Parts: sequence; structure tokens; C-alpha cells
Amino acid sequence: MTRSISPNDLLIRRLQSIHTVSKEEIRALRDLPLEIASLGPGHDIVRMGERPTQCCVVIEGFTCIYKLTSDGGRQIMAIHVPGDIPDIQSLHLGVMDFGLAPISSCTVGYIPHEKIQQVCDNYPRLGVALWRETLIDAAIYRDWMLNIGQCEAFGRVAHLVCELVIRLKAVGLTEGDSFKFPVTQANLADAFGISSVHMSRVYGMLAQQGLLKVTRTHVTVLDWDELQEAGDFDPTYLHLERNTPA
Amino acid sequence: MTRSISPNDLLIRRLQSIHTVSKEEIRALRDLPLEIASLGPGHDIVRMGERPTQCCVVIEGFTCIYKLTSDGGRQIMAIHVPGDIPDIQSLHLGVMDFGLAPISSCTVGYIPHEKIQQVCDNYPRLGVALWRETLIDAAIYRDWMLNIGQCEAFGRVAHLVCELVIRLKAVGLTEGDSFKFPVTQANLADAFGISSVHMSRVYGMLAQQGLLKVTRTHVTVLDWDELQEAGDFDPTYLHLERNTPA
DNA sequence: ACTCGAGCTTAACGTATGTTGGGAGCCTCC
DNA sequence: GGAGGCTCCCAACATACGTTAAGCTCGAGT
Repeated sequence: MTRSISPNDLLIRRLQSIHTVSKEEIRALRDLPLEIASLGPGHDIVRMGERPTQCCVVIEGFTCIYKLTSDGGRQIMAIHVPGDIPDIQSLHLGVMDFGLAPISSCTVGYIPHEKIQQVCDNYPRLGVALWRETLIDAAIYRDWMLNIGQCEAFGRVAHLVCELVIRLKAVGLTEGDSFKFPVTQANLADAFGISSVHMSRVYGMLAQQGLLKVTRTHVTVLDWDELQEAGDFDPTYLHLERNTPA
Repeated sequence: MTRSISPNDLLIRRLQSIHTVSKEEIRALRDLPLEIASLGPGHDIVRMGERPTQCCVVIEGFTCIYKLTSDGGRQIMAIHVPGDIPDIQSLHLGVMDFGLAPISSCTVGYIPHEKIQQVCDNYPRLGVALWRETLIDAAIYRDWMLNIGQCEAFGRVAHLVCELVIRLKAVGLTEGDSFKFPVTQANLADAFGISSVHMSRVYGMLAQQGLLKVTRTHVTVLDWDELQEAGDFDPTYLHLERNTPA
């Protein structure tokens, strides 16, 4: 268990992992007011079509971005780890074109748009860091699309696990070769564009081939090299400035 | 045939379609130096892994963003129309995590990063417009992912045609219900994550059901309502400020 | 006008994945 | 400590799509 980290520290860690941040800028970030909230899955954070006036920072647990088709299909297009600002785009795109929801019980912090805007005005380099953050979100979308469009389900799952390991390491939230991941297979199926039945099949195959061990709450990587190979994984697209902190 | 439009005007039209642009800002955009180049398909504009020092504006024809899997699969994840800046992210993400290539013969204009940076510094609202542009790129990725992950090939194709019509209208490049689109089915197949054989099947179905007419060089929409229905299309995600100019 | 090649179409057959349905494990709340 | 409800798992069957391979069309070049 990681000892108590201030919510703002996670955000700072995240930005540090993709951009240089000065002492003064760190102070400005630490002063951002965060209104904390605890949420369970099934309770949307922001809904499609809304016009939010604040952004949300993930503090604990996992959230996701999703869209629905008119006939009930749901595609999850991004999974967020602590430190991420999932709806930072709302700063400059008025209307939400997607929904944001927890996929595990989680706590988030809200920051009013105006406060973020002030920080951008006073510290232009932080503005650039946030712009860069949105560009990396897009880079992750691109990779996810390659995954969904060109790879079989087996590889898609391997790929996501690789990505999560790297991103969690960047904010110091892995526990050796495993990490907490209390996400149901039905949710994951929606992320990979497959059925939950097939999701179960694939998890079974990954376990059988000794790449992964999965429980309801944790994922453990058993063979990192093989997993990367299977997932055709190359972390360039994450645009991290440096690697793991610990 | 549209009468000669200055290359910069297309860029201006595009930015106007997503953001308010003042007279003075228009002047600044018009003064941007564009180094024009003509390219045929198969000749990359920027390659994965490179660190460009300039951005490219599409002036005529179509370009695309793509990524490759290690076993030779290619996923096209975005198609650009005149006025777009396909690699604007390179302003703040040093390394390219994707390739950029023409998918028809086309002409593009290059602008050095430093010139764009100057414009952003001198006209902060233009900086915001460009940020917004990158956010809309991401919104398009999201929609494309929903499409690929949750819809059948038939709907995917219908959806893209709808999207292209709207985006081309926004820069004034449709001809009634049809538009020039000299893109091979093999390329389109890579965009939809299907085989070229299946691409042909789907085009056939769309024509047979009277939604679309396709030639090697042009696409004609025969039934806009049905096409939107089939493609589950809602243009919100394009975040256009107003609709068609003409 | 003929050739040639790239792109398109069609058919036959194989497979990854979807769907339905049933049953087993495991929390949670009386 | 049952009862009910989520999850997960498994089996049987259905299908959209991939693969291969063969013709066909059309436009470019001579």
C-alpha cells in the first residue's frame, strides 16, 4: 500500500512524466483546489452532450471514456489511471462528445475550468504541458485503433496490459509485476470491441500460455517479454520523458 | 471546379469553421509562408519516428495518418481534407508516433514550427484555435473507434462518407451531393480494418441499396437520410461552430 | 488500336468471434 | 447462514469477415 499521497501530487507526477515542471510551477499546481468525490461504477462522471465547467482528476481507481451506438453497443476508448485528467479537452471543446465513467470504485477531484485557465495564463509552460497531455491522449487513441483494427483479441488484451503497466509505473502505482485492477470482464470486453464470452476465452488463453495471471482484483504479469511480443507493444506513443520513478 | 483559392485561405476557412477568427488574425494567417509541394500516393510526407520541424497543410487531395503492425497490417486512422493540418501535434510531441502519407495525388504546403509558434505567441486566440483543432482530431479518433469497435463494415463505410461530406462542405469542396474522392478500395479497407475483398462487397451492398454511387474518382450520395441512419451518424463530434458556408 | 498492369469483382472455403443458454463460484444483505 | 445477484466459465451453434485465387475492367502508354 502506498502511503498517503496528496491528490495534487498525483497530477504533478503525471505532468512531470511528460514535461519538465519548475519548482514554481509545482507550487502553482499544488495550490489548485480539488473538490474530492468518491464514485462507484455505474455512476457517470460526465455525460455525453453536457457542457462541463470543471475538469476531473483521477485520484484512485480507474475511469474510462466511452461512447454508445444507437443499437446499444458500448465502446470504451480510453482507460485512465490516477493522475490523469480524463476530460481536460472540455477546457476548449464546449460539448462533451463522449461519456466519462468509473470502471472501478474510485475517487476523483474536480477543478473549475477558470482555475486551470488561470494557471495556463500565469504559467504558459504549464499550458503547453496540458496541451501536450491532450496530444498524448490522442496518441493513445491512435494506438488503440491500430490494436482494434488490425490485431486479434489475444494481442489486444496483451497490448493493453503492457500499456497499463507502463502508465501505472510512471505514477508509482505498480506492485512489482502486478497491479490492482478491479475491472469486470464485461467492461474490458467493451474496451476491446469483443463480447464478454470471448473476453473470458482470451484471458484463459493468456493464463494458459503463462503470460498473465488474473484475479477479480489484480493482474500479474508472468512473462513481460512474451507479453510485449504478443501485444506488439512499443511504448514510444506514450511520449514519456523519462521512465519509471522508483 | 472551384476557382483558384489561395492555399492559406483553405487553412483560414478551416479555422473559421471551428473558432472565431478576427480580421487581424486572418491577416496573420494569410502572411504565413507556405512552401508548396505536389505528392503522389506511396510517397510518405512524414514517417514514424521522425522529428519534424515543420507542419503540413493539405491544399488539394487527401492524406491519411497510419500505423503498421509488426506483421504487416496497416491501419489508417484519419483522412484529411484540404485545409487540415494533419501533423499539427508535432508542434508539441517531438517524435512522430504515426506515418503521414497521401492517399490520392495531392498538394500540400509546409510551414516551419517556429512560424506557427510566433503566431501562437502573438495571437493567443489563434493558439487556442490550434489547440482546439488537435482536440477535434482526437474527437474524430474517438468516433472512428466507436465505428471500428462496435459497427459492422456496412455501417462503418456509411459513417465515413457522412463525415467526409460534412467536412468537405465546411471548406466548400462538395459538388452538390457528390465529391471527388480518388482513393483506392485497398486504402479504404485499411481505414476500416477490413480486407479489400470485403471492402468491395460492402461498396456493392451500399450501391445496391441505393445509398451511394461510387466510381474510381467520385462518391455520390443518393440517399442522405438512409446513409446517416446506416452510419449511425451524428455530427456533434466534429465540433463545427456553424454549418456549410455556401 | 493494342498491350499491360493496377484496381475491382466474384466465388469457394476457412476461422475468429458473436450469441444463446446453462451452471458454478463468490459477495452482500437480510 | 441462506437467498439472491453478480461475475465468470463452458459448450453448441451461427455468422461476418478473411484468404486465396481466378477473371474482369479500365485507363495509360506506345
